[in-house]
Amino acid sequence: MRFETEDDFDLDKIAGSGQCFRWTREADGGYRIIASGRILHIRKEGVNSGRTGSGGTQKGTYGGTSGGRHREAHGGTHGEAYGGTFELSCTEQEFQEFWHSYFDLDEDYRTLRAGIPAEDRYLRKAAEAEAGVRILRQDPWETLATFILSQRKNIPAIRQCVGKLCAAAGSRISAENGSEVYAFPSPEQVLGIGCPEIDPGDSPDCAYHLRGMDTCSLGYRLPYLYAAAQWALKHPELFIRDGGADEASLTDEALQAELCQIRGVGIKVASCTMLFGYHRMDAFPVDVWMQRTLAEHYPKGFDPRRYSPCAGLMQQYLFMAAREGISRISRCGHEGPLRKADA
DNA sequence: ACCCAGGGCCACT
DNA sequence: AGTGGCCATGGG
Repeated sequence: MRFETEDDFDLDKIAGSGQCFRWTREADGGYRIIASGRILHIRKEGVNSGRTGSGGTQKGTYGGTSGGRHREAHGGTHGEAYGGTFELSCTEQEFQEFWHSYFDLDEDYRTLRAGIPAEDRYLRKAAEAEAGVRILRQDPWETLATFILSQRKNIPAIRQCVGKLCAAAGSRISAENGSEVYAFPSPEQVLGIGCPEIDPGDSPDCAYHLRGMDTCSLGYRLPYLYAAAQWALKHPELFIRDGGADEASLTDEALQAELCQIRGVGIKVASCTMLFGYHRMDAFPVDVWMQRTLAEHYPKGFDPRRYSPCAGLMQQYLFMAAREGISRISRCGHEGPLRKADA
């Protein structure tokens, strides 16, 4: 099927946003998305496959300006952050039942951006540069588990780690032209990998290896993942889909406190889980990138409550702006990591 | 070989 | 209640 929107919707931006790790770019310029045991191919109409001929729209164009400035020129060559027509591999029914919600299409992101107060010049600029990203409504368990294993990994490493875990423990969804596709493992499936007699509480030093089994590069996070799986089985009411008897009755603070009970889950992982898995739009994850950019641009402090009820989206704009140049153009001279400045 | 990564735990103050 | 070392692993 296909659908059309005029709202912010940029596949490249979402794919590189650091909230989802199972989007893979395809040769036709679209993406294959694996989520909640489903596969979707989505492609924007009018986008040429692969590289575009003439000016080379994305790769390598860092316009000779020293230092790689933000490209201005919306209106520009392919500045289609603002909507378009998309071609999806699913049926109309499946779109209405699942993907419409997954992409959070009932929310109007242009309006949310327009609501940013003009006094906050930097945030406005970041939001404009990163327009097109959306906060996906992902599965709570998949999100929780993914962000547990994300700690102290960069985004490409997270992608690889998640892929290994799915292949090792997830159910096979289908096979497309020779390559198998696996769903994210359920809590039960996670508990099924490795030797059941390993008790993460006892000997942490030998819990990282599973007698010749592939540990999926989990490292010290493996016991954390076990603990989360056990916790999820004990609290099924917090993982009910689509409302229900549920986490909706919990305040953000209460939900965060619940999640932080899990060994290996602290404020940051809980915040990511809440924002990307429970769609708590005020959750405000702060990682090293956010620390850096907040210190640089908001020396007097940044109060997320000012942006309620969508502080988390503002966080996303700031996070992505801070990482400008990492995923797009790997080489342009982003100034090195600034340390605790001294001279 | 080096430094760093969408951190959190635990033992220290 | 704050801070620092440490954890396992892979990408640039």
